[in-house]
Parts: sequence; structure tokens; C-alpha cells
Amino acid sequence: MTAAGKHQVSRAETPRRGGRQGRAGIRDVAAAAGVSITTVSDALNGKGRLPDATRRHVREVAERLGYRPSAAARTLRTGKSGLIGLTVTTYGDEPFTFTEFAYFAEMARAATSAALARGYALVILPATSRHDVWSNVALDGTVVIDPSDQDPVVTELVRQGLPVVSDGRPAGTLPVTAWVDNDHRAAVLDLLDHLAAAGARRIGLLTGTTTDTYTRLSTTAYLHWCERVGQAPVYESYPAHDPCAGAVAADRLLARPDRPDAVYGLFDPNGTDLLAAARRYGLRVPEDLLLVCCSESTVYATTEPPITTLSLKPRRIGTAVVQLLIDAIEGVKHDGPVEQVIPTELIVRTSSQRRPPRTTVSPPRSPTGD
Amino acid sequence: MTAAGKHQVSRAETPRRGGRQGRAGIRDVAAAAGVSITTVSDALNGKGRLPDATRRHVREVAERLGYRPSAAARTLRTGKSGLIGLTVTTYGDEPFTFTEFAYFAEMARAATSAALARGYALVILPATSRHDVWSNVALDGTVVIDPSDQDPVVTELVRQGLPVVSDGRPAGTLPVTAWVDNDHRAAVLDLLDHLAAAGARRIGLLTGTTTDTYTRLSTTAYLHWCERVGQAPVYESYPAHDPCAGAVAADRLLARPDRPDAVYGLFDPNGTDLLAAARRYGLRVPEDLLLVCCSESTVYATTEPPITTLSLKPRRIGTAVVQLLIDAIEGVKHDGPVEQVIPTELIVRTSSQRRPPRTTVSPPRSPTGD
DNA sequence: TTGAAAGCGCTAACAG
DNA sequence: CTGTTAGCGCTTTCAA
Repeated sequence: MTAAGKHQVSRAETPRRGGRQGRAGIRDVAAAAGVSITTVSDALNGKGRLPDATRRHVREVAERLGYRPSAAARTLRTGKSGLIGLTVTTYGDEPFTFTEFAYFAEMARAATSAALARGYALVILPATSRHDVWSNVALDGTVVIDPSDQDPVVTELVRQGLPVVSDGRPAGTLPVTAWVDNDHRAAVLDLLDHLAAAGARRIGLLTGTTTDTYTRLSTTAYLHWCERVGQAPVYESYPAHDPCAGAVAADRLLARPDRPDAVYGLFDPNGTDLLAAARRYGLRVPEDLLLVCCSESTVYATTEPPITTLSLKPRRIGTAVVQLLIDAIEGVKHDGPVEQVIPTELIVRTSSQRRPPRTTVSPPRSPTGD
Repeated sequence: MTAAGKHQVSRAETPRRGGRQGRAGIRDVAAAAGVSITTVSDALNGKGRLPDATRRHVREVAERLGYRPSAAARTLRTGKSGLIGLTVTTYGDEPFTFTEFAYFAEMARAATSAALARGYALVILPATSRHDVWSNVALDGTVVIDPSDQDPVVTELVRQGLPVVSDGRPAGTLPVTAWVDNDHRAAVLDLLDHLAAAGARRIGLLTGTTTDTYTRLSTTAYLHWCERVGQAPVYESYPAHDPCAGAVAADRLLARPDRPDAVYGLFDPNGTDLLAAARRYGLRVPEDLLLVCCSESTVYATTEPPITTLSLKPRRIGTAVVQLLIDAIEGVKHDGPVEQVIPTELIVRTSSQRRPPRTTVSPPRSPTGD
């Protein structure tokens, strides 16, 4: 073969062997640019020590041919897919409880942003491991929201050697790579103190029947607090995945003979549920009943009255979880522990203040001043 | 080589060449089971005409070794990844507006379920095509929510020969494979008729400044309706991605000298925004002001008063979009058109009825009866 | 009925 | 500085 004809072989209009018509491959680019496929790869990936001219030329040709590298081939070769799994523990029949609470949506959004910013994409996966889908997608790692104790998905993933970071302190000895969580205990204690300071004498709790960490820690904190201040616990539980059940439970709580004069609701919809229940019983908020619920929803800023909420800062959690996971994937070593505690925020509004901050009546005004 | 030693070569404890320790490959299974890799592949994928005994044996060995087929290799070989992209047109800086409205979350959830049920997973992707991530993931097709006219992402995907199904009728000549949408025009006309029947004399509109199809069609329908009944249009627009702006616009609308006696808000938070604004102006709902907004949020069932909402049925849309897309991916032919119109639902509550359905005061009761 | 061999399209050693 | 070569792990003809 003559030197001149070095890569002329497949140049010209040779239309590729099997030639899936349409998409150009790396060899087409190489041929069209008159270089080897290595040079194309290097030029496009910013590797090697090519002269700028070559690099530019190759990029131009690739662009002109509409060349798109095959993600599958790259993944197979490099062992990295750039894909991160996202799983949410399911409560009902649905594969996940995305919408039930604004929390998940917010968290997922932040996680997606953070992943995208570092060149990764999120794949939404079901919480059940038997699903074929899990083995059909090449994952670099996984984010697990609220893993249950002995979670089979986590166990399997770890066995495969994949990094797993959980949102929510893993129960038991679940071997996650890292986790991010709030200090639920502290948050609840603070909040109860806040209610007590606002004049509450008997604080009730609206909680869940599920055994996830969040529910468990929050409820335990409540019981401890009651014990500490010598109040008899007053609470109602319901299956948190069922939105109707929340309203019923709220009603039950306010129907009790030992009716609380303040209530904390663990779940997002509890605010409106409790408000509606209070209305049915002719209870004024905050005069007769103080209200706080854990929620990320902005509607509570404009309810009548606005309701104090505890924010778990899902955005910060989503971001942190993804950073930790990608660090693990890319082998970044962490000095500190692989646990990260995100502070919560109590957003105090009218519903938990016996005396509203301002007693002066403001005229109709633009509400931007919040 | 003796017949007996046929595949003994790599059996024994030969630990694989490069041997990424831990994960077993198809050859390991073949060696351990004393068969060829072809047989393993066939046995595991239910192909070929193997005797049941062989099949069972191979599966057993694979299970014992904890064998997981490489998704990347399979994708490279078959050209199918089982991955579907999901993109949401962005309004602000965030990669997408997931949370802003319950609509997106609901739709995404339904889409995820539907995809999972057919063996596919959803990958969340940014709306901007320049993002590297797009070319880093092997997609079988993409769902695009609310594509803008001439959407570059869609154009590029179609050029690559990938099926694209959009939620929202594509504007202009966007060459999507199929689309699903509501009949926004009919929905708005119906809803305005409903308000007029409830006694509204001057209906106002809270709309957006964006030019997406939903906003445009709804606003146009409103203007047409006004023309038809001879009412002067009364509306305020604001950038829908900014939650604060909504409250301000609601306030502006009710502050007008030609104040409407009924309002339809195009976006999810408008209900609470308008309710708060009405309160500031001392307007009673529904006595002085009838209210309807387009929302999927359940909070409107328990606001004071409950607010009538227009549901776009995001679940049905999400499901339909995914079915259509997977059909296209798998080459299922459709007799009918590739357009699908999902009916909307007007959920009538107190806020749009001059006379509440029941004037009898119910005693405190379980709210399940809804 | 089962196995050998040929790649899918790419990247990473290693030559030249 | 650039090209040749050897696979990544699997599925799929095709031959035995």
C-alpha cells in the first residue's frame, strides 16, 4: 500500500459495510477528514496533543456530517455511563410517590440540576428490584430516597460494587456509601419548643403508620419531648400515602376529648387538612389552635391564615446527595465522614403565633414584601 | 484439543483477563456451566430451542455467580437501550420547572409508570440541546413536554432518526412523531360558559406572558369568548415561571377600575393568589367573586372556600405519550392518526357557584364523603 | 441442538 | 504527533 493511499481505502464514497443509513460513525468522520479514527476520537474529546488546526478541522467535519458518538459504545469501552439511578421508596401501588409531597419533586429537581451540571443524567427507577429495568440500564451509581431497613435494592447494588448514596439515614446496617439527612429529632424538638413558647399547653401530633426513618424519628422525638415537659402524648396516625386518610385523621385528632390546642402535622397536606378540620369544629387559628406542618409547598404562605411550616430543605439535600454520589463515582476522597446533616428551617407564619407580629392593618398592597 | 476439554480452557479458576474483580461475565457463567456463551445468552433470554434442563441449569449457575448482563454491551449490540428521554421546556434558569406546577410532577409520574410497565426507564434531560449530556446517553426515543416552535432539541432528535412524542400540540411545522394534548380551546369556552351560568357578568383572566401553546390557545379562546358574548376582555399577564409575579398580577387584576366579578387563572398557584387578593379587597368568594383556576393540586379541595379547578388530566397524558412513543420505537403501526386529544375535567367546587349545592349546615363529619 | 466467530462503535495502549 | 491494534461483553448469523 502506498503512503499516499494510507487511509484512502475507506474514503471516497464507500458507504460503510452494514451502513445503518443516516447516522455517521467515527470512521466516516475519519475518512472524510483524512485522518485516523484515533485522531477523531482525540480531537473530539480534547485528548492527545494534536495541533489546533487538526482538531478544528476534525470538529468541523464531524459537525458537517452530523456525527454523534455512540453513547453505548463509549459506555462499554470506558465502563462509565454518566447515568445515575434515582429511586423512591414506594408507599402504594404506584412505582413511586413523586407528587404526593412537594418534597420529592423539589429534591428530584435539585438532584437533576446538580447531576446535569456535572455531566450526569438521572434515571428514574422503581423501588422494587425484581423489575427487569434495573438490569437493563448501565448505572454509575444510585441515589436512594428513604431506603427501608435491609432494602433489597440497596443490598443488590452494593453487591454489584456500585456506589449508593441515600437521602435519609439508613436504618440498621444498610451499607450505603454515604447519606444525607436532616436532624429530624432536633427539628421536632425545636418546633415543639416554639409552639410551647407561643402558648401551647397540649400539643398534638398527626403522624404516619409507616415505619420509615423520618416518621419514626419524628414521632420518637415528639414522645420524648412530651415526657420531658410532662405532657400526655396526643396523636393520631394514618397511612401517609393515602391523601384522604389524612383529612380523616386530622378530624379524629380534633374530635378527641383531650383536644390539643396546637398540632404538628408530619406530612405535607396536613396543613390544609387541619385547617379544614379546625373550621368544622369552629376553632380559630391561631387563637384556639396553633398549627405547624412539615411542608415544602408555597400554598401555606397564602392560606387563611398562613401556616407555619418546617422545611427540610429538599433542594440542599438533593444537591448534596448527588455531589456525594458523583464524588464516589469519580473516586474523589472525602476527608470528613460520608454523612451530611442538612439543617431544617422553621418558617414562622401566623398559624403558630398567638400574637401576630404586626397588629397594624396593612392596606391592600403588593405582596412582594414577603 | 480433546472433545472433553472443549470449553475447559477457560474454566477452572482462570480469573478472566483484565478481570474487573467482582462482577462475573457471560463467559464465566458459560465456563462454570460447562456450555458455550451462546447457550448462556439463549438460556437467559428465552431464545433458541434448548432443552429445559440446560436452560434451568444455566440460569441456576448464573444466579449462583450473581451474573448480571452488561446493559452497555447489550445496547451496543442490539441498538436498543430501553431508555426514554424526558424533557421539559424551561422557563427560568433551572433545567426544568418540575415542581412549579403539580402538573409536571403528575405527568412525569404517570409517564414513568407507563414506561416501567413496558420495560423502559425515563431519563430526565435538560431542555437545552447544547448540553453534553444529550449525546452521552443512548436514547430509544424522547418525550418532550411543551416544545417551543422550531425547538432545536426536537429538530436535532428527529434528524438523528429518533422518535419524538410531545405533550402539547407542536406549534408550526415541528416534525414530531406523535403528540398528545387537551382541547384547550374547548376547555376554556366550557369553563367560561360555566361561570356565566353561575351569574358572572364580567369574567377576568389571569394569564402568562410566555408564548407556549397552552397559554396562547387559552388566551385566544378567552378573547373569542369575550367577543362572542360582547364582553370587554379584562386580563393581566405575568411571567408564569415567577411565583411572586402571580400574586402581584392577581392583585393588579382585582385593583382595576373595571374589576371582574369572576376570574379564571391559567396557572396552578393562581387559586390561592386570587383568594388572597380577594381577601385583601374584602371580596367574598363566591358571593362577590367567582373563581376558577387550572390546577392539579388537591389543596383546592380544602381551601376556604374550596376552589373550582380545571384538570388537564396529566396522568392520562403522561401515559398516552409514553404508549405512543414506545409503539413508535417498537414499530407498532397505528391505524388512526398520531394525535391524541385527552378530555379535560372541570371539578366544580364552591368558588364558582353562586348558590352552594347544599345550604344545610353539616355537623362535623368525616370528610370522606367527597 | 450447540458452538465458533464476527463484529456493534468506540477508546486506550503502544508503535511508528 | 498520528495510526494500528486490541478488545469492552454481548447477540447473532452460520457452520458443525
